[in-house]
Amino acid sequence: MKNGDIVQKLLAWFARHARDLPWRRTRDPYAIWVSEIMLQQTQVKTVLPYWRRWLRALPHLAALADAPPATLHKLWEGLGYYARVRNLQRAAQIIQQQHHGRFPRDFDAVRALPGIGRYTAGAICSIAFNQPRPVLDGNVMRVLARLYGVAGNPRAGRANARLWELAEALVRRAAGLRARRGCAALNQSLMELGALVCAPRQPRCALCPVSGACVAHRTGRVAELPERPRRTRPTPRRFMAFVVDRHGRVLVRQRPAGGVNARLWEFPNVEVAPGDSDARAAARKALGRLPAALEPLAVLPHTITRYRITLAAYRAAWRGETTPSRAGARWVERRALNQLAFAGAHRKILRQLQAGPGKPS
DNA sequence: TAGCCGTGGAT
DNA sequence: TATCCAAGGCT
Repeated sequence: MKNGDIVQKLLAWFARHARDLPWRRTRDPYAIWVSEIMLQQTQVKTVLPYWRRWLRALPHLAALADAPPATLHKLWEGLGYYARVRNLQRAAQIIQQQHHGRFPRDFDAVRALPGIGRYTAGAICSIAFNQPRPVLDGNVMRVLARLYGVAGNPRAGRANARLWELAEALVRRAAGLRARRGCAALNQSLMELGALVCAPRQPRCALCPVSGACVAHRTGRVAELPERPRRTRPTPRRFMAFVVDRHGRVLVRQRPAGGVNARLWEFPNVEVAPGDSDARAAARKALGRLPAALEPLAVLPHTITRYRITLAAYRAAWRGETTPSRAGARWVERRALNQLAFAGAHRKILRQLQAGPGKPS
């Protein structure tokens, strides 16, 4: 089967089976851009409510460029990879200054914006502007590695370069057809096929429109392709968090810029050694002599690196020597905690706190 | 190049 | 429970 036939099959399949997603109902590059950033390493189902809320709060590019960072963090809270939201605003400001507030259509200009790599630039240019630019995300890597029998690490080296070539050949073919918005549809069809049919495990080859052309299917290598290099194992780490309540106000701290959960808020916490079965005792020991009111509430299970409040900042805050500009620690009214952006286990602690007099975990 | 950067869902 | 993975980018 030739590439032209593959493209036709994919387009026909996509026309029938594409999910009705809200960002597919618009051609506004701003809205599509926001969806692409949110969707990086994030599932569609997770993104949906965030995207809707974002577009209501910040309906156009100028609103994003001028928004207070705290508002953006709150809108992004829980989505993860928080550098994305900061890059989003930086890019919006660059567009305001260098592109007169109009989202650029030139691929290289789009690619140059912070937070936009080769994939995202291709996605925006093809989906919003129907340009023949290839996309290669996790879905497309899987589809093309199987369809064309591409061995090797699809995320690096020669295999990756080959997959980009294949993706480009297909989208160029789509551009040559009469199909309306063929580039936009072709790229999305590859991603949609990977999401709905050509799944990582137990792919539904019986439903695949291009199984007749699929090298992996023909040679019985669907399960082996794409190759997956071993991922680096995360090192489990535990942290003990404290909810310190003084007359209805709670001690929280803003994390520094750079590193994990940069600039988001957290409850004071200390790391507990893996061998310590009694996390509270270990945390007490780590903190030294504690005020009577300081009662540990929850253990933060974490598998990420670098996640630690400085004890100096914590102790200074407790003694009332808080200098928010440096330590970032504050006493905040319980109700006002809602207005701050927390991440990870701290979000769960906050929910627990607001659910009432919950039990310590 | 490979490790960092979050979170939730699926198996 | 352990592992993988999701519309990746950056360094």
